[in-house]
Amino acid sequence: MKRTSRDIRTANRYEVLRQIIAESPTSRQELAAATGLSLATVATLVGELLDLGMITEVGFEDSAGGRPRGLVAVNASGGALIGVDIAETYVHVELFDLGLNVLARAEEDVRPGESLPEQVVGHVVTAVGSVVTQAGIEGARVLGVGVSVPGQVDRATGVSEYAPNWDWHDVPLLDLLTEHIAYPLYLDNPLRASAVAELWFGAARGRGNAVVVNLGTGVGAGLVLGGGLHRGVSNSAGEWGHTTMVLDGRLCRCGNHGCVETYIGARGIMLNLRELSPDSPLLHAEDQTATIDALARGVAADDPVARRVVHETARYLGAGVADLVNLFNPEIVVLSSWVARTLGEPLLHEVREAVTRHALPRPLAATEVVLSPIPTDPVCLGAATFALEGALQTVGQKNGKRAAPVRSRTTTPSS
Amino acid sequence: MKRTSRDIRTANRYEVLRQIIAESPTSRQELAAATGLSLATVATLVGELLDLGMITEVGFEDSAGGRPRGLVAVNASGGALIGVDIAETYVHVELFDLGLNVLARAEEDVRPGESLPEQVVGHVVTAVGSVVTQAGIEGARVLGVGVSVPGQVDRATGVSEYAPNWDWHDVPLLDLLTEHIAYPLYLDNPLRASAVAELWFGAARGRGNAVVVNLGTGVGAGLVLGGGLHRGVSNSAGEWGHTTMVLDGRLCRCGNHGCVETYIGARGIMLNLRELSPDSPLLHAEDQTATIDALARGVAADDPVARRVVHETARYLGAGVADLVNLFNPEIVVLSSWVARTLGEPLLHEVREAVTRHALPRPLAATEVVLSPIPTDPVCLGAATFALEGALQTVGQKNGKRAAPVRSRTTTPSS
DNA sequence: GGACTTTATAAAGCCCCTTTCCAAACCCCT
DNA sequence: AGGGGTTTGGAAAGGGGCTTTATAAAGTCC
Repeated sequence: MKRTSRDIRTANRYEVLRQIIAESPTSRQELAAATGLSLATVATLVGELLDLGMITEVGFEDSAGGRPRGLVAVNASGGALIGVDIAETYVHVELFDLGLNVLARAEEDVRPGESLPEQVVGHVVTAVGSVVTQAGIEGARVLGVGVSVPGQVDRATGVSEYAPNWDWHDVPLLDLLTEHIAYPLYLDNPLRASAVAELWFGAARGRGNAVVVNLGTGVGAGLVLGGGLHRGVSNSAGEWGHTTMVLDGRLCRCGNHGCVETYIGARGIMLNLRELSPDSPLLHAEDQTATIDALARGVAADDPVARRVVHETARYLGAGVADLVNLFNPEIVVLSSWVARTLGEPLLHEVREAVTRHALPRPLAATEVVLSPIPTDPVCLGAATFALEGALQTVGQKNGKRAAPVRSRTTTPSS
Repeated sequence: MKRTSRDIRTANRYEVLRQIIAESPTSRQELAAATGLSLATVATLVGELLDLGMITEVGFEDSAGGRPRGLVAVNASGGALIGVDIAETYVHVELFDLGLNVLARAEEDVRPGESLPEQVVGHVVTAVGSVVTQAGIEGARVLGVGVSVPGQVDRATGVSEYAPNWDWHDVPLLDLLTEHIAYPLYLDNPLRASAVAELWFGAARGRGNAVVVNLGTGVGAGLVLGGGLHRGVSNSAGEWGHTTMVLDGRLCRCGNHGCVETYIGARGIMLNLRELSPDSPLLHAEDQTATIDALARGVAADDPVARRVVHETARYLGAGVADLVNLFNPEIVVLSSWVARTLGEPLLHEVREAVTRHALPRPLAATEVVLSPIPTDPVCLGAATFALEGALQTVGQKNGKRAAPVRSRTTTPSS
């Protein structure tokens, strides 16, 4: 709540490391220019990161006639981060080096019946164990594990307050995981995970205001406001999927009608298709992934039905994104998650047109709409980033409370 | 953009003064408890404000057995602030003392034809002159004038980039005003003015996250996020009125269909009434104020048509507010501006029910929906607050730039 | 009147960032 | 080969902020 000068330090530390990860190797001068900090501050922060072993000096670069610039780069082997993406049907785990390259990957299927927390935890534990052995990392080098679970999450206590897909209520997920996983754990939800991924490594890097729109089975928006993630008062900001877009429209699983999600979530898109062409060969019964894949292929092959579905979907999505643009006035809107990746450019193109039609001129002029440039699972990456942030935060902590000052007050020593 | 430790000081200064204005007189201890600052910091900030003449020491209060607490209070006569609310049909100006009590008030009508900037500026100048002479204030004590003008505003340059009602484009309003008004001027729009008013003196005081919904002829949302006003990247955040709520719904003046404003703005409410009862006696042709007043009286008299109109309006508004609750996860939603004030409790009651139906349980649980408790024109008050913020900010400024260090580089002094 | 409390201010300490100064490293020219 | 000139990087000094600790001031209670 209260701001202190330490927060400034933490933010700057993030900023510098972000920059180094983005552009490795790099010089202190470049960092100072990129961050707007003074050379001296950059030097001390770089020193800190060197001491931590997160970066290393990797040589020199010619300067314009003077002393050569020292170069620093991410010390990829300086530690490992694990990102866990828990979803309705799978648990996806990736292990990253400090350059945020994927070193190992594991996936566990979650069967429709397996809705007990213990079962899900079991999958996570197995997959985490798997990536650690795959990568041949010694445990001590794992800096932390970020865990993303759908729904509402209390990150302070590590409780999954509500997970709609399994109807979890107040499951102490982090406690359950701690029993089996010795690394530092960080819990949050996929919305915020992918937003943080964009903020650190994706299209929102360096932007103070951004909206990361997640298009998957569920729909949501990660909000980057004033340079940081906006969480709201109870860490549930960004629930955009249940915004009313068509009053008295389609029934949503949340119980309301006309929610955004029912038009542009994977199930909504399938419905768009079904309404347009009830027995289209593109439809794959209940298989969302297969249907969206088929749609993407259809668009590529110029199938008129597929094109119309994308057009229709973009009409809804564009109107929704325009609303976000008007409301937040962001620098950039990033379309993320698997539906956006699968439908790709054709969807983006149509969305841009729809946004241009709907948004007000001034906010529109300040905004660009892009696809997420992150090639891997953004939720895993984002979850791992939570772990990275956690590791960086502890740097600032007091590195050990001093022993109690044993000062005899009433008695003088022997004498 | 960049945060510095000075920002912390400014924020704390705001916080302390806010608290003093809210609760005058008060003691340093109370301030420390309320703000979470240390006694020492509070003492220095109080000292600063005393030096500025914005507050005064007003006596003592018994403590629990020790030295009595010194009490401080706003020094009402320590300065005056002027708030200017420029709207489509009027210019409203109020002069406040430092306790933010209205000392004088002036109103000028803006005729339908008078759309030239010079004409509007003329009205503002007349009204400002009027309140100053009415209050019998000497010019030197006016700390500043806040000006609110509808539409998009560049507050740094003082340009009204776009005002929809008069079709202004890039009018250098502040420059025009500076020619006739000698006091420091601050420009912004009514959305943000009323948000700041709530933040300082209204229902959002002390809240880190709040949404101020403006219900007038136009509709918008002032966003308080992380303790401060969210402006977006080009100072146009909060344009909520043109959010699509009914895809392909009513035509809006912005050119789109189904905007929130067309259902819950004053004109939209009139339309709701007309659709329900085309020749209702409540309808007053084009007079928005008269119609909304009639509606309010109708509801009070249990007129079934009026009640249904309010119910219908609340259905739209509730859905919209629920969207904001889901998206921002605020602590409080404040309904402000004249339509909200006129329809009052009956509207609020229906809105609360609608919000409860539409919002997700977790964000809903953290939020309350209230009417603005500000008794006067919140836009004038907010505009005056901009002036107050401005006056406080200059405190921190370097109190005089040093003369340029004339250091001869190439020649040594005489010798 | 002394002891204990409570308040207010002054002093010292810590954190953070920037500016300034200086040594080190390198180029180029003489 | 040896000086300038330039650039880098680090150390020191300085300025702003906040907090904790010490001290002075003002009262109450016994």
